[in-house]
Amino acid sequence: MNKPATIKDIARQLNISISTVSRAMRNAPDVNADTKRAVMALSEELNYQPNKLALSLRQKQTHNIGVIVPNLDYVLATMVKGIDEVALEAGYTVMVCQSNESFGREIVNTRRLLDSLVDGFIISVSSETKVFDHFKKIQEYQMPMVVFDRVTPFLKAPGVRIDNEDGGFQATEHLVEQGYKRIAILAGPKNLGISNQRLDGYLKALKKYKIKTDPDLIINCDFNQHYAYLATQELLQMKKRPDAIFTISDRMAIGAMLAIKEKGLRMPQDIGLVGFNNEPVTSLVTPGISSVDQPAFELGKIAAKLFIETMHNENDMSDIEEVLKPKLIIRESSQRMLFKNGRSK
Amino acid sequence: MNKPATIKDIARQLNISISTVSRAMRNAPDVNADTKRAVMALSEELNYQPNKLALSLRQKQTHNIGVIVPNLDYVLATMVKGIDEVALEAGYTVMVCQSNESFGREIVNTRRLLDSLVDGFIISVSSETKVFDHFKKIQEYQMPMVVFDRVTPFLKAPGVRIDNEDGGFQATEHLVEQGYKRIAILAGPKNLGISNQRLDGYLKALKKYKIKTDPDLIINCDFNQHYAYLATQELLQMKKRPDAIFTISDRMAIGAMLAIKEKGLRMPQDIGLVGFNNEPVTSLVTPGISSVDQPAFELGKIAAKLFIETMHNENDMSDIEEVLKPKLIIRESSQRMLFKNGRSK
DNA sequence: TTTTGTTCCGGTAACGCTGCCGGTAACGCT
DNA sequence: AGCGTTACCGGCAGCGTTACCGGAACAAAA
Repeated sequence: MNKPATIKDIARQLNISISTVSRAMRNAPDVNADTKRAVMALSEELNYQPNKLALSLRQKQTHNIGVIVPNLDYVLATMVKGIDEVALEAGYTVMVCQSNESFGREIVNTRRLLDSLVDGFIISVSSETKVFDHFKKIQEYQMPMVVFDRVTPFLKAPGVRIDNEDGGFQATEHLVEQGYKRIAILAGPKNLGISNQRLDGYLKALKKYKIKTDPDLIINCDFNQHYAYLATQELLQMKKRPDAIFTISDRMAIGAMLAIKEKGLRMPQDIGLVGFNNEPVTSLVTPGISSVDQPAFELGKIAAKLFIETMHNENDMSDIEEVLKPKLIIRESSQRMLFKNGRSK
Repeated sequence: MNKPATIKDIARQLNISISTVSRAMRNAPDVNADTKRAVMALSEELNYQPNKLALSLRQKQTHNIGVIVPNLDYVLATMVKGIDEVALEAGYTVMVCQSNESFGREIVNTRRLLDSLVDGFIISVSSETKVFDHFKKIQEYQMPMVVFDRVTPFLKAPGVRIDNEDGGFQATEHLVEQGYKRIAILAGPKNLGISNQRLDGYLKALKKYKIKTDPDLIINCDFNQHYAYLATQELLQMKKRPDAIFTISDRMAIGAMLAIKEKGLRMPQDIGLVGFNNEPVTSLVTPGISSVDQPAFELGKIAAKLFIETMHNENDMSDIEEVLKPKLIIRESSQRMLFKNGRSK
């Protein structure tokens, strides 16, 4: 066979009308059982596949979901896998587009998918994005849209995220409990929600333990290993240098670790370190890096479920925001107490 | 605006025919400049976006590329980024599907995209795949198809890959030069091309240096950290245990490293280790793991370029196979000579 | 016999767009 | 005046599919 078969071909060969074939295909009630069988048999033989394009054009839905992510690092790839899982189950195909943390790329991708390629979007915004018009356009077109991981108050849409504040709090409280006094934080870009929420958790923990916050210990830098490396170098050159660092991503933690090692400081004795994401690498380096684990796969699945609900549900769901709890995984990089106890014994 | 505007709307409002609007849009020569301007102005105002579905249905091409990958680990994600880069430039949108190294999933994804969603495929086959009928179907439909990274002789299509044999050779030769005598290899699944090619390189290097190959030192195991860990444990329990291990992926190298450390052996003094892929993690662990670097981003770009060429080119290109050279990055895990020299001094 | 109801099927229009053909008006040339 | 040429535009068909309507054939009820 050269060209793929259509219902027309089947109709012609069976000497029936295309309407009947169409109905038989969809197992409609008002078609004779024999006819149905014949259609099925022939369509099998011709290897008939319904043309999705025509179908989409006709019924104005594509059964595709546009997924826009800033990148495909460990966490996001895991989330996408979760989305994929649920979407496939529900009969949707996902189109993944990476914005590369670039605002311009995000716009291009959105426009592209918006051109009748998808029924809606599942989005995690780029860190560069400060204007959300291109996403609002999605909503103007009445398209369902769900945000995940990186949600923002500027976008009114159902979403799922982890409790970043709690994560930041857990990490910081743990460092306090381990006896660290001057705890620095490498926060991410200033306009990024997850960055600020983790910072809030940090601040809340300090407040709880009545530790004064020192603005010099709060560094906003890009989500990037090298910047974290540079920032840590600066931190360690202060006259009153911090004795612990909480970085809001593991990539940044790695950068910090490199700077710390270079300086000849020991973890956790001289300086404590906690990261975020619980990427596999944290358990592979020496010392292992304590890190806040987030249920990424689960989060992806929930995002897709929310999307499908939004599709099938008429009423407004934009108030829904599911929040998953993260969980600090403690490794060597922050366990100073082990050494303290050892010494005092 | 509620529903997106169509050329029909524009035609009606301007009191001209649909055809004229269509021509004006495409900047056809035979339409009055004023009419053209009016159409442009109104389409701007109505925020008109041509309906891609209708277009695709009409001219039987979607300008989408289906990308099927077994997973989205570091290397593949980088390759996909390369594909994305070139594809976007050329006006194509990519649809990424993960098969999760599952044969069944691969089939489902292929079928889905095949249903008139894409103009062709760029594929890296799952490690589970031993039958290629679903991919051959793509070719039966006359669809362009390019394979990358994991190419297989069972699929006659233009492709791009790295010189895996050379990579295996470089790694093994390096170990030999460092004075290791009993070099084991953790090869991947037996049916996987990249696995066998790297194994061939290993064998070739041993042959060059007249080292007898020992079948006990050649382990086929799954592409997976844990299996590598178990396999290494077994290797280290042999009466004549190997003094070096070459693993054909970094994930496996990590697994091997864990087993080695657990056993209390030192790298590189007691045992040498070389991985493959040069993932960031190799430079972060202690000791740093030597690893064969592959130009993943570049490879992705070439894959996309091949695809586009195949699209625009009528003649058969299935003989084309571009091969990129990998490059061994030497780190501590295999540099025994440093210690040997140190001792002898 | 006529009426009423089932069961099954075909024709038509439409989704949004483009390719093709043909047509009109205006102009210039013989 | 008649002709061809040019510039511009509209109509129609069709891509593959489904929704809707109407109708034939036959059986059952009146």
